[in-house]
Amino acid sequence: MKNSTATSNRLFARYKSFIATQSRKSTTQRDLIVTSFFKTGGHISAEELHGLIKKTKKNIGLATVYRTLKLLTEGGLAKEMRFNDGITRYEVEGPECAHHDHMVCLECGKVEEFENEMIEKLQKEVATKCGFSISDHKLELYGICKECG
Amino acid sequence: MKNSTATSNRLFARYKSFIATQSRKSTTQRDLIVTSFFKTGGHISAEELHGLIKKTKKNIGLATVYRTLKLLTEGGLAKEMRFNDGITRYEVEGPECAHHDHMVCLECGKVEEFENEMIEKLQKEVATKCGFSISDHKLELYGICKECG
DNA sequence: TTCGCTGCAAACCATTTGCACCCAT
DNA sequence: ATGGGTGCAAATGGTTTGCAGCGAA
Repeated sequence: MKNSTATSNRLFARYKSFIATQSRKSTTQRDLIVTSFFKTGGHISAEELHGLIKKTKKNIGLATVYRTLKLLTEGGLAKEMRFNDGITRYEVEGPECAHHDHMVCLECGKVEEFENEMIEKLQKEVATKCGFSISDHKLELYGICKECG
Repeated sequence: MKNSTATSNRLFARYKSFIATQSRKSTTQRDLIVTSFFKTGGHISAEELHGLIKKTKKNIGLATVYRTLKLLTEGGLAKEMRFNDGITRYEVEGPECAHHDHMVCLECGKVEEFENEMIEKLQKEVATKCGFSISDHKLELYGICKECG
């Protein structure tokens, strides 16, 4: 997910249209949380996002951050990602975002994205062979990134 | 992980030798938990295992099950697996167990294992291209299994 | 006789929820 | 003026830990 202003704006517009169709409301807090989230580009936990936001505006409840991220998830604009540390992180998601997998650096915690069509194809083959119909998948590589190596 | 008596016995021997090298102790509870775990073949949560064991012997604490599974994990005889439901499951692990990935049925919750060398090879290629050195990976396919389809 | 192990209950910690008030619509 | 949204604090639920007693070495 690129962290460009243009992309953020497009996503923000989608968020606005999503809450409109659901007769839900746009509020100062919600808009701020959503904007901040899109600006970070994702791969962030609720608590981290909450921390970022509190720097500029006090009095935003952690619960509201959770509720907003859940709202975005329902609207297909965010996606929960869980690695093995018990913390839920959220990534920016949208129709213009291609599917991708993750490389997680065990040293600095950075999450890089990648995509590989061949792997996806092989996954489908394996599943088909077992009579299993795939609706989703998750592929994560853990190791040391270029900077930390 | 095949659920054969021979395999269970071999694993149990490894467990015994592991605790010996650590000056830790073999106890009635521990042995029972370990035996039961190996017999199930894994893919089970601490609570599920605790439930199974309480059928035959009362008074086994859930905490002890957690502690024992952690012990096995330290000894390389079990491995924690976390899907997206917030529950930690454990699979049987050992030097004689080949690496494998998982297919999780979203209907019945069953976990099937598979392995595919070509996918592993492609993963290494992708990582190398990014200057990332892999130490571990996780691949999970979610969908509907043959029986549920 | 050590010292690790156990059961229990309390503590943890990320996340969710109940509630009374607030504020878009 | 509705009824959804908010902050706060309390609840939840899987997992961990402190502790006094137990039992393997």
